[in-house]
Amino acid sequence: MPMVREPLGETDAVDLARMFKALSDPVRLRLLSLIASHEGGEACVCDLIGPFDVSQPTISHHLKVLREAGLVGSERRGTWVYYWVLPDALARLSSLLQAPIAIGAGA
Amino acid sequence: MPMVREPLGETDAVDLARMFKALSDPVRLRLLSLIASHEGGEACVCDLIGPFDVSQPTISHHLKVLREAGLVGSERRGTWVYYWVLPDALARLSSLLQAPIAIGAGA
DNA sequence: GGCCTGTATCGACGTTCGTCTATATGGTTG
DNA sequence: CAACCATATAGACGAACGTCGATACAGGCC
Repeated sequence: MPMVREPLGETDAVDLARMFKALSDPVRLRLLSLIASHEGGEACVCDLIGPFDVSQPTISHHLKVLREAGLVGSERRGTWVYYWVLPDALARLSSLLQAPIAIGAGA
Repeated sequence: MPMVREPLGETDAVDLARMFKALSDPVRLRLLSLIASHEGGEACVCDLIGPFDVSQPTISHHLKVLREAGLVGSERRGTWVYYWVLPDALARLSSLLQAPIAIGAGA
């Protein structure tokens, strides 16, 4: 699975780049980690606004980017909306980046 | 190390986001994987231009982005310039994304 | 129903990005 | 030195991004 084994196809690259782009902003990275580390594995949007210096619509926008990239799921429960991390997506990216250690790097 | 354990600090987030941004383009992802999977663990720029539909300066620009993000190293040897992946940087990103499986997600 | 709270969408604005062509730089070779 | 090849830099241009304030939508509560 690591990209070290064989070159990425163009289609895969486009798909993966979209996910990495979702991680390419400090606010979104912190949002993701706040969600992931939150008790119960999910967080209400109301928990996610306080820690940042940006407006509520901006947080909402970033959450949408994470959701459309397939990195988090969300659900409305009553008044509040909850977000959680989708572990398979993170695992895919993580394994892709596994370094060439002890693989032999193609030789 | 995974972001699941505790929320990312703002400084770390800025630093990591810069690296993920370097991975957020399909051309750069394919460049990185071409370099990583190339025989000997390094590739000459001349090997990296053919596979793409973009111009040589554009490839050069993307290589610069990868280098400035700390993901690859480079060296001129005679006429050619060689690039190689910096495994520690990829490993840092990889471990960050390790999913919340069996960690308990903060509870 | 009417109001209040929580969240999402809209439209705008300045900035950054990816790409190009043209050109400069570094190094080898006749 | 001059010509040539490989790579990098400079400058320009349209598209995409991050942010905001204003506003819409959804659900609970009096």
